[in-house]
Amino acid sequence: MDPSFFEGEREERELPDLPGDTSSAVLRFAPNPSGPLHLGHARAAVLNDHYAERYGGELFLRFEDTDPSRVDPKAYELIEGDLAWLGVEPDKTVFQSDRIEVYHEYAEKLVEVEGAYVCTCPEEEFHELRNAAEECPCRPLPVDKNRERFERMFDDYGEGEAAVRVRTDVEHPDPALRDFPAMRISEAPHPRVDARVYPLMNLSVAVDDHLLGVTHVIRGKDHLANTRRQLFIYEHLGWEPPEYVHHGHLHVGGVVLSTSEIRTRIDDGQYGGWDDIELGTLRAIGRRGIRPKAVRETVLSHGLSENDAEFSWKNLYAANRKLVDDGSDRYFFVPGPATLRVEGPGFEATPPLHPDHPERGTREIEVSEDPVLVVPSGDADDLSVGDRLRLKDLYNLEVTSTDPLRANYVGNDLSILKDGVPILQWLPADSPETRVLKPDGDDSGALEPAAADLKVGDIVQFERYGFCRLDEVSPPVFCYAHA
RNA sequence: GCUCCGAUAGUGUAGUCCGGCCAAUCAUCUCGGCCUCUCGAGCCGAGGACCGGGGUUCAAAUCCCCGUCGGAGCACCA
Repeated sequence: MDPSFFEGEREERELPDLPGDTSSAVLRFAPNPSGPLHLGHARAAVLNDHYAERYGGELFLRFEDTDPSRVDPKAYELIEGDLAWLGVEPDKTVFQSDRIEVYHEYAEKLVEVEGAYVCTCPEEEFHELRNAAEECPCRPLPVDKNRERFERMFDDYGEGEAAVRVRTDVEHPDPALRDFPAMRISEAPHPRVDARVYPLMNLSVAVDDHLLGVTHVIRGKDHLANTRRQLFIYEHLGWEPPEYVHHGHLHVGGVVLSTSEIRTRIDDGQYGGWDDIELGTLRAIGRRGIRPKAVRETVLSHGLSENDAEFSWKNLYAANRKLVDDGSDRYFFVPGPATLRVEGPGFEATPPLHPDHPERGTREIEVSEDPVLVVPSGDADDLSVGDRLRLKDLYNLEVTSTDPLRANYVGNDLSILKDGVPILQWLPADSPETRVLKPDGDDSGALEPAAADLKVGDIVQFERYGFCRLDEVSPPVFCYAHA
């Protein structure tokens, strides 16, 4: 039986049902195409995908690219790639930039039903009035006048000179909900469309969610106020709103998540790209050998809870370790190699490729008589003259000198382990070199020759070191995942 | 300043809607033990939490109030 079957079952059982009618659920993931996805996005993406799958419903990918100044044309494909990696397969992809006229149409409708008006107040003046719970001079204007002003937005008014506002309640206790804007003019060029009158998110989102038949909206709780704003639009237009669920934020420590900040640092050369292993982008995480399923499980383990959560790398690593342990062959990697001269007989070590799977065979490491070996300098530093140690899968030694480090062969009896002697990984001194890229500082060292057959993307476990993914073949470079 | 949300072990989470079966779940984590060969896996054991104060009640993690702390919004961004 496939163990993932049970994991899938458990996933389903642990998450609560969505509110409302879920018999034909339609969900959506709606990113702004400004860059690739990171851990923070993964929560909404996976949650929506999970429920769409669970209810046999549909999932839309909707690019919310209605702010021309915040669109990176490359981001569309980056995001689609990230979703594919995550195993999120949208049934349909929608570009809001293709639908500008649709939003114009509904903005006009809002004006017609007096659910919105065109406001020409300077921004600051409007804000002052709003904060004072007073209506602006444009608000009481008749529909005729608004219709005319609406037309003028397309050919007369310039950027910042007019905006469509949704009529809510100027005395609403929450100032954030008082007559919010729904459409504006922007002269910035858009990579996909030729326009200058753009909807603001609350208009385009409400219109699309309704038109596309979205039944459940799962999004971050930073949209709590937007949900309430969108509800006003539903009411003005006489639409039935979807069910909303807001999840808390994921605080991801130790990495930079901000797309704009990453972008400038890439331009500075501080990061090698969107997949720089120091980053919290999905591409960076995948590059390190974290499986998408580990991300999914970890993200799903946070549930739908509205409280913010501290993202735990340890939990991610633990989930990934379970996923990759069985399939990862073992090899020796000696970081910071310290030379160890041995007096002893020649030998051929044959450690198993995987201790739990002897059937996979062994690696072979030839050791000459009186060999020159390397061991991790961190371990070498702990050694004193007279100490005994075990070179894993090779033989036992007794230290005769620490500077330089020398040791004599003292047999091959495994019972030495009963005495608690240290077990070290080791390699012939002439082994190939490799580098392991780690977020907190790279390691260089000796690589077991048998690892030469690995392909890019293979995940291995370097014994006593950790799980790593082969990133480049020659010269070999690995990325560190976790212990 | 105004408004909204949240608060269970180091971390995440279940339970909270419909109070009792919760001296509180599961995972991770930490510590110890086992294991003739990893600081991995596995097995065994241990540790660790209902933010504080009032109230309602026979009974409160669960309901109410106040407070504290944390987060978010008050953009012609999403």
